[in-house]
Amino acid sequence: MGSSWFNQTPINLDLNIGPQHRRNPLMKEETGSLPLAGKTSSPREELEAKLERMSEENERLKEKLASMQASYALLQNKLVDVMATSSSEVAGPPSPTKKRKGDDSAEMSDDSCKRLREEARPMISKLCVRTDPSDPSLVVKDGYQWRKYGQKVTKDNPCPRAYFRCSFAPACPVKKKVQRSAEDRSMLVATYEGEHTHPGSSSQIEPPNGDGLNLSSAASAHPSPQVRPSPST
DNA sequence: CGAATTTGACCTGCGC
DNA sequence: GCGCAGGTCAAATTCG
Ligand SMILES: [Zn+2]
Repeated sequence: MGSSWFNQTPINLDLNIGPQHRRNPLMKEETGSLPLAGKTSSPREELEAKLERMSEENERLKEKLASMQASYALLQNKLVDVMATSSSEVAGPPSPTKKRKGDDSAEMSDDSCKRLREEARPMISKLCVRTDPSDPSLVVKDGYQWRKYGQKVTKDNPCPRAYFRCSFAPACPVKKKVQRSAEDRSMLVATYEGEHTHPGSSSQIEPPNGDGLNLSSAASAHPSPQVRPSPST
């Protein structure tokens, strides 16, 4: 079994939060275009710079989270699949559904994904991400590069559905459908299908950090060229 | 200049 | 057999 998606590098985000006294020289300064008061080191600029860093970090954090969600969903699906394969005859207990509401997003994964597997085989994974920003239906950066190849409007949802394909590798059977929630405009339902054949997701690699701390990117290229023979009969 | 996005046309499976 | 709904393609256009 391919276990490449498991050896993902640990969470090594260099967050800007907290007391960051040192500023990375790679931060671009836009002070040159701010001819306001003659003050050179006005607190406002500092705040703006900090806010910019925050925004950047937020961006990275967001895509990181999306990537982790994707990985988690994939893992969950695999687990369910292997479980179903192992014990085909599931006892089907009443399954005490403990409903805990009022939580963050991505809470329904452990619940809906299983149901999804039982109900719909072809779909590999489905995850919902909360996206409030002005994203009509753009390329969600979840760690892979997607190229939109279609957009249709379904009669179920007034919002159009976008079709994406992975363009990271020349041949990647992975497809993705993105559609907003029917009622909640801030919910994006992404349906992933297929599995990536190229190693790594560019979202985990961090930009060149000044300090040469850990440069051993451990290029454990798991080729895993063998296509999975789709054990499911 | 190349690649990605947009957008209408075209194809296909399914229900009636 | 026809119509509908969803999915894909491909040319034109835009972005970098
Ligand atoms: Zn891919």
